[in-house]
Amino acid sequence: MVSEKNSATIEDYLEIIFVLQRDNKPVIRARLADLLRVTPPTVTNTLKRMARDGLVAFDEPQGTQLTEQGLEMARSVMRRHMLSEWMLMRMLKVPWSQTHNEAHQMEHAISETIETQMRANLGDPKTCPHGNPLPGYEYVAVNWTPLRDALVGETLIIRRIHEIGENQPKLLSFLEENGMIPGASVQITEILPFNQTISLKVKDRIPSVGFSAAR
Amino acid sequence: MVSEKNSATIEDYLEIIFVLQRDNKPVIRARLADLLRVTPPTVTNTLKRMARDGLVAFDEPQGTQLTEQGLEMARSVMRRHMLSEWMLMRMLKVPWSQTHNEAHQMEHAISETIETQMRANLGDPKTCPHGNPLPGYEYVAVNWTPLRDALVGETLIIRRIHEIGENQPKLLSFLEENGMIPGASVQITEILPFNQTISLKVKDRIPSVGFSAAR
DNA sequence: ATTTATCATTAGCGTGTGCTAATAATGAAA
DNA sequence: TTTCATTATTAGCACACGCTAATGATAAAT
Repeated sequence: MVSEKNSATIEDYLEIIFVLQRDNKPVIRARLADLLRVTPPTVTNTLKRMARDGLVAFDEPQGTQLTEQGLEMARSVMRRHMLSEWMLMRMLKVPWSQTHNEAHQMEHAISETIETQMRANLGDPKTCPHGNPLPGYEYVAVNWTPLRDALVGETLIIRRIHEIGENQPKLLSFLEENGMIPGASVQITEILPFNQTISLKVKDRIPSVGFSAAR
Repeated sequence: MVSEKNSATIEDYLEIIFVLQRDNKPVIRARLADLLRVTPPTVTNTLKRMARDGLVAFDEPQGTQLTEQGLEMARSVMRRHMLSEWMLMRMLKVPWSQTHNEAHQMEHAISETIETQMRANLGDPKTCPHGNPLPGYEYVAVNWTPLRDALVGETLIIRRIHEIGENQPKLLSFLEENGMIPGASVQITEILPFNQTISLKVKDRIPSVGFSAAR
């Protein structure tokens, strides 16, 4: 509860590491560099500062991990991010495919007070508009399976577009245009392993990104 | 329309200089330092960068002034600030006295898209919740007179709490508690020049800050 | 006329955040 | 085994933005 107010930069790192850690993926610096659109030395550097400030630890059994304090702060950013997305969509009618990017800017400017008000006025959502669970509600996602595991002919309901996919505006626009948003029901029509595509429903095709859908 | 994306720091400078300039007040560095809660050398420094980037000019007849480009950008920040205030108040039910501070953080994270959506969903307001005019609507304030000029016995309507007063959270809370917000009708009961106070209405007293009210 | 207050600037420094270039280590592929 | 791809680090640099201490300059007060 010291709440030292992190910079936007640090909050971005916290978010990404949080997601990797939540999904049991290793925290590779080169990966962070990609996702943050920054060079590897910058990552090394910034992580050093974060370690100094007690947000991450390098010597954990699973490699680089958030400390308890880092986790706490990461959860806070995630919540603010996701609540901002809902606010933008519901209150300001910002198109679904743009909320992520816009919220990514706003999340750093949301105070405790606003977070509380958002939660109250948005009905305490358990997932973001892309279907990803708010911190503390990860359990809602346990039975979801990645689309990659689906079989031809199966009918399923899209549950989420993973955070990592959210970073691709083109992908999001594509999904929005084709109605492939959480809650939509789709049927697998074809799977082409050689060019990594799955075709589904009427006319839509999607890249085999690692995003998830429920059976 | 190059829109080079200014930092939060620069946007803060733009805002303050804009208000001073709009009110025909001289742009004194020491004043900026006060309002920005920063030391004078820092102001000198930052203004130099702003001049380098074509946002301000020092050699104008009235001293330091915004350039056309600086003005453009300042208007943009002001709009985003004021629209954010309305959004916080109306959509998220943030108390009136807190909107300014919160919006001051958010304004830097509002894109063109969001600004458009805000304007549309908030009914294109001409003033902020504190009564200050949005850029382009300055004319609505021309007939307002500062409370300081009021006479005992007069009944008037509070029109605005000036931007400079908005920086004092204590003052805003005080005003809110006593119902002294724009639109409220008050009667001057007493003016005490020696201790700079004006008493009005039933039981309320206010400091003689330079804020304005209508006749 | 000298002191005092106000304002602006310079010099010098530190931190955060980014970069490139060079180096090293490791595991996979040839 | 040698080569290549991937990953991490170090060294050295730059810019934005903040600070203190010291110096001037001007206007007001004594």
